[in-house]
Amino acid sequence: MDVSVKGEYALRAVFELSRHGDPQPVKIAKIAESQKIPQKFLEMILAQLKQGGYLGSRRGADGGYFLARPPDQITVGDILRQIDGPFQAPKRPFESEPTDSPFPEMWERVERALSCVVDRTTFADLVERWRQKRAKRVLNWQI
Amino acid sequence: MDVSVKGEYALRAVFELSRHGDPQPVKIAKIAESQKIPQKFLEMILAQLKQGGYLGSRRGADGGYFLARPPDQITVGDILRQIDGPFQAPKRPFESEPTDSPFPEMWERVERALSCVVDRTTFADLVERWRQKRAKRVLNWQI
DNA sequence: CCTAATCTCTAGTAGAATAGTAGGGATTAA
DNA sequence: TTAATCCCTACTATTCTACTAGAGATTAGG
Repeated sequence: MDVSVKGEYALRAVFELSRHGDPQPVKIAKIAESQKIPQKFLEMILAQLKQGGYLGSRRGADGGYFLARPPDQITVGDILRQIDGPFQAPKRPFESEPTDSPFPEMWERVERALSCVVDRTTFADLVERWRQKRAKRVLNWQI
Repeated sequence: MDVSVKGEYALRAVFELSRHGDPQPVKIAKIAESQKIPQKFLEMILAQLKQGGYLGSRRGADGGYFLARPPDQITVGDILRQIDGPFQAPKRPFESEPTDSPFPEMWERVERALSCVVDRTTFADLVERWRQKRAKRVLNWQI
């Protein structure tokens, strides 16, 4: 019941691009630095997100990555599934479960509960919450 | 975002004991067979559940394992945490998160959503659901 | 066209975790 | 006393995680 570091890196990268807003591509190196992600590792992650259709890129000087769709149309669940695969009940050697086992139903409930959070949270939401937190902090700072 | 096979084995073992009901201890070998769990592996799991206070045991001939409390006082969450450790957001090298990161809050939401299912589902619930399913199946079979 | 700055692609890898196995030792009922 | 059980320590093959290395392809600007 945990999320991989790779998954979190992916979330942070997409968050960074969402926050940025511009259609201007952002360089891997910049994302890596501002989110403290090992650059070479990040390269692989971004490639994976691109091939999932969430990001686009441009090569060469002044190249970089950018969102392939607006941030209110990318959810946390999208990204986590693209990187870590589907959330799942144990992928065990139990093909032949007794039909009246109570567990499959429970795993479904778990998945629905999880989905209610991750599939309803878009990066637009995250950016907005971040801005609000930030505004509050600055306010406190000024008093 | 997945559950280990070990975790599911633990759930099944406790389910088996809950279903059994009797205060009579059940042998590892029997649990292993009826739930299709490698016996030696199961031994380790049961020991871990015992030391968490969920099970008791008796050695020697006619020994076995039994619930240390009634099944309506053991939750799925209890067992999973005992076996797999706490559910957690990535245990990453990010001690120094910017205070206004939107992610910690999101991970809390995820955890709460998860908790709503696993910490509210007791083994008494699971047994009851299992009995109902079974009754329905038998009914259909008779028609 | 040249060059420097990018992304892209293939490979490898150290260390940890997972899912077990092996073999005997301690305890108890009959 | 003995046979059946749980208990305890150690070992291991395989997979996964979190990277690293190095060179190739592409593009903007001069």
